[in-house]
Amino acid sequence: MKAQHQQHTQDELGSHRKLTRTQMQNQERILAAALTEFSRFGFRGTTVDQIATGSGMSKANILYYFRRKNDIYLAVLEKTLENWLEPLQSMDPAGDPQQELWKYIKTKIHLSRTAPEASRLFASEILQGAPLLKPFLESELKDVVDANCKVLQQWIDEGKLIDAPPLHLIFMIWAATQHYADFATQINALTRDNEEQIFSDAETTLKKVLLRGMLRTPEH
Amino acid sequence: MKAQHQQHTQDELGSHRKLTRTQMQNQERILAAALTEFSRFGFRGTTVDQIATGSGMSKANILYYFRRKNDIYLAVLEKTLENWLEPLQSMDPAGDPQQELWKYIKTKIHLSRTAPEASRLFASEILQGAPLLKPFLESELKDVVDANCKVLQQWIDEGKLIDAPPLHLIFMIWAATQHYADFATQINALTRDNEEQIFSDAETTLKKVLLRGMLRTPEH
DNA sequence: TGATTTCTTGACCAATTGGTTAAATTACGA
DNA sequence: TCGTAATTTAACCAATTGGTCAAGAAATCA
Repeated sequence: MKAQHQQHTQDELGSHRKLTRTQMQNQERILAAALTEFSRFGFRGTTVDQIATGSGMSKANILYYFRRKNDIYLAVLEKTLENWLEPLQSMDPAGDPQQELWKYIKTKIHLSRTAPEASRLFASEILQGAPLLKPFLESELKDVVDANCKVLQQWIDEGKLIDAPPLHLIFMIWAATQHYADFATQINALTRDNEEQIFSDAETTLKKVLLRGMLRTPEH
Repeated sequence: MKAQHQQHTQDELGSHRKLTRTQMQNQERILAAALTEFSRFGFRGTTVDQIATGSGMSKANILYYFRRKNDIYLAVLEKTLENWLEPLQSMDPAGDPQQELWKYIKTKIHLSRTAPEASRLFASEILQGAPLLKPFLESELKDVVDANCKVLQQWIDEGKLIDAPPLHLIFMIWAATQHYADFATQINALTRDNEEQIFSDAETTLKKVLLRGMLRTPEH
């Protein structure tokens, strides 16, 4: 019985023993509920009981699958990161700046719409000073960003983009797109448009302003 | 002694009895420390003890000035709101759009630099679903925003601004400027520029992109 | 089917947390 | 300077919270 528990411990995040169906299902449920809570209340503001209630399981059972609250948070962060980093991959330096930029922006908006909780989870982590995410920010994320900056800088050098610090151009895109996820509550308090309308307007507005503001179009 | 306590209770937020010097000083200290904690960890994630430590007072003394943790949070929100709403006042419809817009943006950037914790406090509240701020968002803030939208719409009608939903233009300005406060941790993980440099770059970038993107300049 | 492993939870525990109280200390006006 | 009101805190309390454990229920497998 002790041995069994030991083994389970190892499984949690590290080793790659095959998981039973129940294990996978329940972990999914837990992580889904945890994402909802953590993205609203942050790590400290979320209780294991909230996650239990949210997932319809007992607290003890939650802690059977993840031994510590910290482990749940870690697992949620890790899982969410995957989906998040992927669309941020480098733009194609050989492609058309207008198209590449628009593709990037559109992807980010789409992410804000389909995965707002993920966006809020990171916002919450970063507000807290990114205690767990900092290493990631400084390594993986930085690499991706550096690559994107290089591409933008090349376009600037080629006279295709306005002359501005590429990093801040990226910040502006991130900010403008994530706003629709992170500040959804505020937006909903300020307009009665439905989600459909909001994101439709967001897309056209961001397209107009950002592309118009960033691209250097000789003929205009 | 009971009467004294009763009186003190009334003072907390409502009545306008004159406060002693110590009262004002200590309330300041408490609110300052509370802002720091709440803006990082949100309401639920912050403990009264943290605020006590942060302000160098005993927990019991904190609760002498504010009877409940909730009261502290409320007081911080209220106090912070004042500084926040003021610079968002209406732009002058008779003024030059370029100048008015730039003034607005510059003010918001300045706010992000000088009062980042205030920005983060609101971000945190809104992430949590704005349980306390919602009434404010739907009334005072909405009024200010509506007024600004009207001005922007007029400029659009006059052909001075691109045709886009004014609300979303405002969102973009808010997002791009507040990003430098709310995501400071992330920004600091991605660049080694000092604050001076970051905000200088932010200003020029936002000026270029946003004005360029939003203004309709016939001669260009 | 029977044995074994996995899953689930009620009961429990210790630490933390929001909040109270009584008593001591300090500030201050007459 | 004295007395009163304001300030401060140690000690305490009840509720909440993260986490454990033993024992029962369900699934799995030989």
